[in-house]
Amino acid sequence: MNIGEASKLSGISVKMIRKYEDSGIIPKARRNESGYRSYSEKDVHTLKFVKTSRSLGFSMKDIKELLSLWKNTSRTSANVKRIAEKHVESLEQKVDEINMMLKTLKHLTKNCHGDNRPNCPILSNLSGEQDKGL
Amino acid sequence: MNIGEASKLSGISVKMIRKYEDSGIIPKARRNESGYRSYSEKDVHTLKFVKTSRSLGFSMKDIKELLSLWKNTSRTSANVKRIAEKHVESLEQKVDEINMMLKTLKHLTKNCHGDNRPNCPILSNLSGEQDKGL
DNA sequence: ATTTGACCCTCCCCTTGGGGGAGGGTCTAT
DNA sequence: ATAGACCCTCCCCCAAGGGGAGGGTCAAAT
Repeated sequence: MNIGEASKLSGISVKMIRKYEDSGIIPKARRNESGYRSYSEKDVHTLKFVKTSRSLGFSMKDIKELLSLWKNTSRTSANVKRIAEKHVESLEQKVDEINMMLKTLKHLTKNCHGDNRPNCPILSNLSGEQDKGL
Repeated sequence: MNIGEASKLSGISVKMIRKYEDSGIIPKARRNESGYRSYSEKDVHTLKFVKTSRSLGFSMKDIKELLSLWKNTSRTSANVKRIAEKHVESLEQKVDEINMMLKTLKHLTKNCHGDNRPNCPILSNLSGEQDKGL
């Protein structure tokens, strides 16, 4: 099949399939006589693997590694697990950061009148004034 | 003061101060005779405002707007609050997404032996096999 | 048999919020 | 006078996408 159908079946845009190939995340596709990329069901399966991995937030670098482990039947699950655990840690860190932001932001918005007067604890905080509330 | 000191005092790198100026987030700095950018305490205050806003996760686009509201004494707090509330919503959405990823990832890593055998529920999931567990 | 529209190709630019470094000018302290 | 620390502009890079130009190919309808 051509790249368009592979795109529909995998859920990865045509643009990104080509970019993944360029950047070495997936192997170079076979070409037909007129230079069109040609994909098999197996290729689509690989693309779906990438798609699912992206949806779990893995970086392309991680996905490259996961793909090579997937294709390598003499892999060890320890290596796979290590990648996933590192990713879990970085996601947890990200959640913590965002939650700290949210805590501050919610406090500030709660105390902002939101009316047509200029006084605003949000701006006060951003401009470095210490919050006396709470 | 020169850009280096403004950078130290504000916590924003020299590179980024120049970039913020180029992209119109902050006004063009005055220049001295030899073309060096020159900053006042007030300019540093503005840079600190940007720094604090970034640390709360606001986009540069939002910060540009917040800055103009800050400088505008006839602003309404409603306008400020609107920006902050939108930001809160988008952060909450981001947290939700990450938490969904984490739920799946933790379930998978918990069930991965992490030994020297190749069998691995993480790879099985990524390759599209349905998880029978849970 | 030709035309039209849907594909496909490569190549380049843009995004966000940073960073590195080259090549060259300026300032200050020794 | 010279070294070292600054400063300037300009260009390139990252992730993980996207848009679009300019041109080739294929298939179906006329």
